[in-house]
Formats: sequence, structure tokens, C-alpha cells
Amino acid sequence: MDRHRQIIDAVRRAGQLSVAELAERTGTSEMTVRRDLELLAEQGLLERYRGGARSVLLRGEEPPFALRETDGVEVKERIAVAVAEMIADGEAVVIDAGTTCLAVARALARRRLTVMPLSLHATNALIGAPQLRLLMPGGEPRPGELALTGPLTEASLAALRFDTAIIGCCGLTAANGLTAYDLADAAIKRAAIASAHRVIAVTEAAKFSRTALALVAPASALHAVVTTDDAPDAEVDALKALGVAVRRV
Amino acid sequence: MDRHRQIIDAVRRAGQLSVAELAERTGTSEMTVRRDLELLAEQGLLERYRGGARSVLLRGEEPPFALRETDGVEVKERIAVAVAEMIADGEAVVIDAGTTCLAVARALARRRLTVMPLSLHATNALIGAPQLRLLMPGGEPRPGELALTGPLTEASLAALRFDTAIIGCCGLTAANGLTAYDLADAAIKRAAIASAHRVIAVTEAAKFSRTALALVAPASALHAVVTTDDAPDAEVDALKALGVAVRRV
DNA sequence: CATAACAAACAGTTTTTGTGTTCGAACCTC
DNA sequence: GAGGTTCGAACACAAAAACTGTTTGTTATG
Repeated sequence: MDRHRQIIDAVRRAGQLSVAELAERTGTSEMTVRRDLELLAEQGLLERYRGGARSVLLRGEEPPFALRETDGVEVKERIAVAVAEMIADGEAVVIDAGTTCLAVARALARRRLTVMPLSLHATNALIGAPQLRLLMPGGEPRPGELALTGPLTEASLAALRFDTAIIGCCGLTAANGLTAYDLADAAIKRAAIASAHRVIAVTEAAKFSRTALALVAPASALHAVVTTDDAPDAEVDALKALGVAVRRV
Repeated sequence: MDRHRQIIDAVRRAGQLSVAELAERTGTSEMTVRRDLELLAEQGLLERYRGGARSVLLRGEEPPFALRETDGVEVKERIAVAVAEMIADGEAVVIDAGTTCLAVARALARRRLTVMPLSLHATNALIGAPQLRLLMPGGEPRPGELALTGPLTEASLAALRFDTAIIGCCGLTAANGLTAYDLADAAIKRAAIASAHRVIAVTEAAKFSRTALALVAPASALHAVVTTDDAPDAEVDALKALGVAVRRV
């Protein structure tokens, strides 16, 4: 809803806000704000305390899934469409967790493919797709993200060979390679890359200026990167110099 | 909805019925019946043809998941509660696919357990459960049923040891053992039984008079059976003679 | 080609959802 | 533990959505 976004943004900007303040800014009653906050807190979009709410983004961590999911939706869809064009019918594809990869999964739902999603969000998006052969990896779904990780996931990946891996990331630079916040996630991404013939990384422009904790792979391990047209030229050129095909959409 | 159930039942009884006939019986317009039929056919609850609809139950096959799901709901819930009582906190449990086992999964959602569901329906019921450690097996989800099968599922089960396996069935008799319609399913049930210390079978009374194609295990492989109080005494006694604890609820 | 079945469009109705107010309970602060 | 604040349940009302039946033109099928 519109007011929900308004509240999230206001809280994110201010760090924390009182219920009364939010009621005034949104032009609604305090009761409505309380109901909204309860809902949003439940989804992990903010944190509730008596009298108001505070942002969950203050730490250096990755923002929660629900927040990223509604952020830059058309950008992710543009990337997803571009990736879908690079996949041929009949291919076997492994799709990483994350919101951008979820968009890719949705874009591939009506295609004739074999797909292994690495998150239950993508799974749910692909269930019931008539022409699609859905293959689930094992593993433990991380709360919120629903990314499958752990030895069962690694074993599932190790047992298979894919034509293409679609990999998301938290940071990507030519110098530091593809990085992720979560160590367990990073291990899975590495396993997915290892069992795929071709690796396509997807990323919004912002991630070119970021490096996360866990190194997944050097940039040279990627075959293609699909990103937006506002990606910094320097990084794009550096990636190209490493032999990575970069597509900006 | 009420009218939907009415339509399903009428079609099931008659084998097939015209739109006009259904409109009269439900006291609505033909347009409404058409809209209902479209919806129901989409869910696999019946089959549509020009002028009417026919039941999908005419063959010897297992009725579709969506049909079984809304059938005998309180009976399944009673069984589920009884099973939940037999599970201690902290146990590792593998839960089979099927509608009765789905009820068990729901009953266990708020418990402190490690759970591996063998169907994505159960997975969705367990996602977000705060105290529960959810463990996904790999595999290919069968359409509708969403039961995970195949070598990935078997490998996931083979790699683990559970305290308890909750197993559903299509048929169960002391003489013919526990049987299933689907060969792939049967293999998974067998693997689940093999990796569990204790095996609890769940079943409505009707299944005691049935034997399906694929043998999963002899009745003696079960440690307990939870069923309803209208289960035939002869079968119950025969199971008890094999050393199986039978609980009727 | 004619007739029956269908699907889209629209209008009216019903149901659901969302919102604001009131009030008693729960909760901090001093 | 007194006093003020925040909270959440309950109710009433409004807005939105879902549902239904009619009309219309289109599509199948014999």
C-alpha cells in the first residue's frame, strides 16, 4: 500500500519516529498507524517499540528480504527480461536466491526449461508452470530470505550439471570479485557456479560500488553480467577486460 | 464455497452433468455455473467439456490432491492432533506427502522440532514457524500433490537419520502391508522409513479395505498406526498381532 | 449454416476490508 | 504505587472488492 511505503521511507530516513508523528505525516489516525506498524514489523520491515518504530537498516547488515523485494521493481524486471532472452528453450538453469533472481524466475515461468531455484520464494513462483520441469535442491531455508543453504544444498548441486547459473550478489567489482554478506550463501553460490557451464550474474548498478564480506568467485569466473545502464563505466570496462560480457539494460 | 462443494458432489455422484442441470440444482444462473466450473476444472476437481462437466474419479486412479484436501477435514485433524501428542519436543521428524500428513505438519508448526517435509504443501505450512528447524529434501515436486520424489529426495533422506517418520498411505492391511498408488512415492516412503528410528503411519479407516499398486513396506515395519475409531476390528487386531501399536481417535 | 454453448461487458448487490472513535487494560516514569 | 501514556479490542461506518445475473456478440459443433 501507498501509506505503508510512506511509513517505511519516513522511518528509514528519520531512523526512528513516534506513532503520533507518523499519524500526522500520513494524515491518518494513530490507531491506523499502529495497525500498519504491527503489520510492517511482522514482515521485518521495521522494528516496533512502545510509542513508535525504528528502522532496521542502521546496522551494516543486508536489509531484509521484504524491504528489498519492493525496491526498484521495474529495474529488476528489466534485468530479468534481458536474462530470459539469453536462455534457450530446453536449457537446465539454476537460479540463485535474492530478489533480482526471483524476478528472473518469474520471467522464466512460462518457458520450456529445467529449473532448480535456490530459494523457496522462487519455488513458489514456479510451481504450477506447465512446461517447466522444476527441480528442488535440499537444504535449510533461511528465515525471510528462504534461501536454501547447507550441506544438503551443496550435495544437490554437486550431483547435477547445469547449462546456465543465474547468480545474484551483494557486491561485484572487477578487483574484488563477486561477494555476498552471508557465508553460507556464498558457499552455495560457489557450488552453483561450479556445476554450471555458463554463469550469468545479475546486479543493479549500486552493487558495483560495494564489497561484502564473503568472496564467492573472482569476476573472471563469470561469463556474463546483466546490469542497468547507469552502471559505472570504469567497472564495466574493467569487467570487459577480464573477458566478461556486460549487458546494460 | 458451499455451492462449489454442491457442484463437486453432484458431478461426482452423477458422473457427468450439464451446465443447465447444475444451474437448476444450485438455483443459480448458467453463467455462474460456468464460472464455477472453470474455477473447479482449473484446480483439477472436475473435467470440463462443452455443455457440462464430468467427474475425474471414474478411473481407478487416486483422486486429485485438491479433492482429498477438502474431504474429511475434521477426521484428519483429529488424527493429526493424536500424532502430535506422540512427538516429543526436540525430535527430528520426517513427514510424508499427502493430505493427512499435511494436517500433521500443521499440528506440529508451533512446536520445537526439526522437520523435513516431503511435500511443498507441508513446506509452505511450516515456513515462518519460529521454533521449528525446517529441513528441505531435494527432488522433483509432482504437479498438484507437490510430493518430492526422485534420486535427489532419496539422497537427502539417505544422508539423515530421524527420530520419527510420519507416513501416509493409499492402502494398509496386515496381510498386504502399506501400499501406495505411485511407484516413485513408494520409493520415497521406503527411504523415509529406512532413515527413521520410529515409524508412525496415519490413515483413515477407509484405507484398511484397500490395497494399492506399490508395496512400500510390510505392516511389521511400522511401530504405530494412528487411525479413526471406525477402523475395522479385524484389521486392527491383525496389526496388533504383528506388534504394531494402534491408536484410534 | 443453424443452433447451442460460450465469454466479455456491464450493472446491481453482497461481502469484505479498511478506518476512525471510544473505552478499558497494560505499561512506563517518577 | 500514582498518574499519564500507549496500547489493543470492540464497534460503527465508509470504501473497495467480489460475486451474480443480464445482455450482447462470438465461437464451436452437428
